[in-house]
Amino acid sequence: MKGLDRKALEQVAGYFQSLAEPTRLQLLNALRNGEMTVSELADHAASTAANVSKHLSLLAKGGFVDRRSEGTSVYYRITDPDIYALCDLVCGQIAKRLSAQAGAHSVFRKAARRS
Amino acid sequence: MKGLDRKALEQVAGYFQSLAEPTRLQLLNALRNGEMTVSELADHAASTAANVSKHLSLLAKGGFVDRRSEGTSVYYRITDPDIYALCDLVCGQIAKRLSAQAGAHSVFRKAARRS
DNA sequence: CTACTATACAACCAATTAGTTAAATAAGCA
DNA sequence: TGCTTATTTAACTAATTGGTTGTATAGTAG
Repeated sequence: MKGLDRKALEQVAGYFQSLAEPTRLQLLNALRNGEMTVSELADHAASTAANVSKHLSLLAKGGFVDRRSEGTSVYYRITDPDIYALCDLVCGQIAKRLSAQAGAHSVFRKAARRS
Repeated sequence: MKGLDRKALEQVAGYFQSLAEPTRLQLLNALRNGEMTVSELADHAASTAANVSKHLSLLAKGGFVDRRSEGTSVYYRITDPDIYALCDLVCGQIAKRLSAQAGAHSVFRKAARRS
């Protein structure tokens, strides 16, 4: 990341921005096991279809997910499973901090270990 | 990241949010080689001291940087160099995408490789 | 055809935020 | 004691954004 100019930094920042929203993380998380429809994802995230659709559009534009239409439904799936490595790395970082503060909060460590 | 509840997801999202800003990435990047004062960082990022100070406060509150006062100056330094692994992982992801699209944009690949 | 369902999209609102400006605080020096 | 420099903070503005609501599009069933 050393020799990155402003334009490149904005690209990296934009990447992080896409992941900087709990509902979107929840959607990506739900897609770990395979593709799901918008409705299913809305149920899973306890949100509305419109809201989920908007988040999915954003994730699609960012290249995180792909779409597939079937009948009236649209199935979304993860483009590249490697993003999970990123999320798990962050979980590990947070776990490290929380461990340093207290001994508790094992959720993150487990999530990070699960890789 | 599988078993994370809403609260945990918000924590992860907040972590990403701290990194979702080009100026902050630039500051973290500038601190790779060691501690720097606010003025030095402001020069380096081509920004004002007030703005940089605000970003640094945010990064400090997020646990990304530590402060040290000396005279009238305040030196900031990276708390845990492991964040760079994260940034470089993202660079790698972006490079992968750009490579898939075209053969160019070697900046990210180099940054990712530098690790 | 109508009716229903799934998805997307536009318009809107409330909340957040990056950057600026000015004022406040604090340390060093004449 | 002032005077200067370094940093922080408050107030403000402009822009962005997550969520809602209503509407549009499209596929399916009757």
